[in-house]
Amino acid sequence: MARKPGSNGEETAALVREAALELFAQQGYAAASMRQLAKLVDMRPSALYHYWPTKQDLLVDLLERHMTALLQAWAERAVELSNDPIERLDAFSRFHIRYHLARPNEVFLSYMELRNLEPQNFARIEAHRRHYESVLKDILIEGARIGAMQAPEPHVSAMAIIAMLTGVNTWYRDGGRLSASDVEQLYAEMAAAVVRVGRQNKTEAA
Amino acid sequence: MARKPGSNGEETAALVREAALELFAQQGYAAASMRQLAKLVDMRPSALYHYWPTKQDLLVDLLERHMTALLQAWAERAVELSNDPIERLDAFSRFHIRYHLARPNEVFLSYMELRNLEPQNFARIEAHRRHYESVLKDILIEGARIGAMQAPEPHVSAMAIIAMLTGVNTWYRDGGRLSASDVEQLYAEMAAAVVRVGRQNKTEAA
DNA sequence: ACGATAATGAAACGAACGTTCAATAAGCGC
DNA sequence: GCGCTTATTGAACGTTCGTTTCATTATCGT
Repeated sequence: MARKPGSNGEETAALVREAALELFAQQGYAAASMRQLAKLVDMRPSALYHYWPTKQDLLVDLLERHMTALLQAWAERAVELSNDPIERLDAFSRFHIRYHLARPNEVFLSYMELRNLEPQNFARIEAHRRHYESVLKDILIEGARIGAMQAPEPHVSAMAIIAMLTGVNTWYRDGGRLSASDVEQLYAEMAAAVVRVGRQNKTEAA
Repeated sequence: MARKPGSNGEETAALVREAALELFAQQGYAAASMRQLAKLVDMRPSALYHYWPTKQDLLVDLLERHMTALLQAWAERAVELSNDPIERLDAFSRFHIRYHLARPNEVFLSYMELRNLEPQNFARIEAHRRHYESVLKDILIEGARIGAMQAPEPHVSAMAIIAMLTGVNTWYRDGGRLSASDVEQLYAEMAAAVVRVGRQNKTEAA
């Protein structure tokens, strides 16, 4: 009952995070136990509490890291772009598909386990998500403003496009007929089509 | 310790199903307990086992009923429609939005709790879902065949549209600025736009 | 009226859960 | 190589879980 040779706090924490992502995504946060997680990383359950005070703190850590990294990654991509909303939407779609396809476990957790969070933790993660949604929404608003896009309800369009893009994770599997970049291309076209000008608007026509 | 006055098997089972939908949707299947559920319907936990052999059988019952009812409802709607794929897609979108907005708990469960099912149960529910997806997919294939729609990958388009439509449940709340029929109209337009002919196809152009 | 059976309650089972804590070994600056 | 910090263990706590057993009562067909 003692410290392991060669042990290092940050490395161990990273290993546990990786295993927890996998375990929580596969079984669900509530159904997964700290004992299972400990076994996956060859530790005793009590050792986990050296890193996170509670099971929920571990979940929050995972979600917070994912959302922060997502926003950070987009911020880095966005600086390379012009102000053209069409270009920005295309870049956003491709970025979203690429980023989410590469991190299925994080995405699954972020969309499924929010209800398991205590109110204050929920609020923190939800704020990140709203921030990300507003990135797309602002692109659509600007596109509609200059007449390059048709989005009578930008918020609804943004939610619809994000749901459409995120849905790729429910069916795409590596090694299938379509490559990840095929899929990226297809979704970028569909997202653009959703707000393409020229389609009828029955609401206005009525 | 006896039978309650006025008790009737089918009525009680229906009450329990309703409460279970609510409870499972709010807390998640794994996090919800049979004791909580029993308390909600003013029964003792053991009485629940008169209706379902296990907790999982109850979940399967809920999911099976939802999927069966969904397919049945579409079948009844579909007989009223012509063979025009454009009309059928519009009807499908509106049907999907209306049906899903009216049953948020069922939808949430169906999309979130599949992983908690044992393999054989998972297979049964998943078969229903694939059937429903193929309804939309067949519409898109026919639309592409007669040149009324642009869907180079009908399966991908179908998955994208379904994800887009289903996403409405993540943000829509009764009593907001937009009515359910406003939302139905918006989503029907966006779904149509996804496969509208005339948009560029960079894959072919390259 | 009565026997069969559907429906329920009371109590308990073993197992698993999240978490705590004192003890102890390894790493590290000096 | 001493001493402080960090990482880990083993054992246990109280709670809750899904489920079972069995006695008991209400209802229904006859």
